[in-house]
Amino acid sequence: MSAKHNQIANHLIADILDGSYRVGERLPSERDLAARFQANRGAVREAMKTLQQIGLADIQPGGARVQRRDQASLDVIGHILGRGDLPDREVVDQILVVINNLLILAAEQAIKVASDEEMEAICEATRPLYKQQLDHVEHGLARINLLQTVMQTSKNLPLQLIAKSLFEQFAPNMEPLADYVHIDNPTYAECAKRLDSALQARDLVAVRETFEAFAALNRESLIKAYNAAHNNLLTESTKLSMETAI
Amino acid sequence: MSAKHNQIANHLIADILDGSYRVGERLPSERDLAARFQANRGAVREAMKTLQQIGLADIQPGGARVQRRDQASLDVIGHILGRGDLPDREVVDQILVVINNLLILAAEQAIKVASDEEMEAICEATRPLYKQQLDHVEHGLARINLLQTVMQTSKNLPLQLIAKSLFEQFAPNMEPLADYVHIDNPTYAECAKRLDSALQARDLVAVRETFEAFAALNRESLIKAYNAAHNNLLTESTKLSMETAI
DNA sequence: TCGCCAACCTGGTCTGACCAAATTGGACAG
DNA sequence: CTGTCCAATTTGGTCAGACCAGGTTGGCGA
Repeated sequence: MSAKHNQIANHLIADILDGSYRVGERLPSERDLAARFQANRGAVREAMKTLQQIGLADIQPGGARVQRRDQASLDVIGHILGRGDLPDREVVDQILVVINNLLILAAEQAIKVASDEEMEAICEATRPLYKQQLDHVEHGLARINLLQTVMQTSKNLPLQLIAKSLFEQFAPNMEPLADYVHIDNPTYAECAKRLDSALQARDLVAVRETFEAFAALNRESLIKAYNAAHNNLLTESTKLSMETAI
Repeated sequence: MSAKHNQIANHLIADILDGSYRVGERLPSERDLAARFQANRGAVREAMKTLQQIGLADIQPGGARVQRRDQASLDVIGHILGRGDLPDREVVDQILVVINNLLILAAEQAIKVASDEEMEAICEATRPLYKQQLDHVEHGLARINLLQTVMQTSKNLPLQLIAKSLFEQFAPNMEPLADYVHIDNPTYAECAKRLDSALQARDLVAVRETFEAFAALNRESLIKAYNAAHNNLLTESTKLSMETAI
């Protein structure tokens, strides 16, 4: 039961992302939209402002036009992921690549600037991953905590902001896959231990390698989750169509 | 003579960034702000919406509160850089680190997925940097073109969006330094040639190394520009205070 | 057919009002 | 004097209707 201007904005964003309005095309006027959504023009204006700041609309006196999605702001990612039953597999993969890269960069920066205490704090954040009996929720929380700790310690503001923004759009949209994720605890644990010692040694190369291994694990379990989810959804839709047929 | 809600938003953003409102503190009500800025509440509301989407304000029924700047959106960077005579040196350095890292990542992705034609297009973008008689404006444009080409070819949407957002906030705020920048053309040319051949060979390691060298050059010329600008501003302010004294 | 101008439309702003939820202050009970 | 609870006030969210300046558009005349 969110604010009305948010509903309007989400509706318009979905329309644009689904291609109901072509790039460069003029969007309906604020007055038309107000009538269509049975809302006041002020609410529509706020929704349009959202579209503008997401970068999906270029709004000028004379009319608002649809912008190319690759000219948009980083904040579109969340809306792109939110479409459909499952988040777009390709985009998810691209995000993982970027996040992993940013994480490695942050770790490198952290190694350069962190005090021994801060370094120890990062290592401490790897410890929970040693445990073998974490369910995927606890494991996810531990990974997030590690990510945030490293980012914090990097002292690089733009890096922190990017990672935060990316992650906050990424995480909630992965919910539909959560039930299908299986965590390979032993492999993660081994990886975490290697990371721990690499960090303590402040060994740039080893840290990079370990994070790459980490990313590979994540990608692997995600692929499996996608396949499982895909099969499941297929089965359900088959059931559904069979029931409908009957 | 931009729109009034933009003036209000910029004023409030500057106030928050300057510390006029402490983190967690409640901002004045929309009605108060409307009175203070001699504007309508609607305009103030749009300004507040901007603050919210930049992530500097958490705005809820009951009141709006100031948020920590490291909890904000990536879009704060531009406003942070825009304060003072010169952009914050530390933040600029952090941005350079991030951009360079993203550029390398994009190049790696491009090498993996690009067709020979696309690869050739990137190499073509390095050619203008061979020339020895570019002024710093032309040289800057050539570098930007190279950056954009690599990003385009990476086919990684989040990566493109991040780089674009970061760069669009970065570039205009570097204007005050433009006059003090000196381009070491020969060194850049040599670097560009190495990059060209590394790209053609699709040599990941060499590409990374060359981009690192590129980044080192950029950082170097920026440090010099900062020093020159700093000296100049000092001289001017001395002149000013002397005149005032007289 | 081309160029120009007027009517129309659009976004930006303003006034003033109402609602629901949150905040706040005071009254009351312990 | 302290703590709790309730009501008045304040706040953000929405609505209605209006005006302006600057783009858009279509039709008119050359």
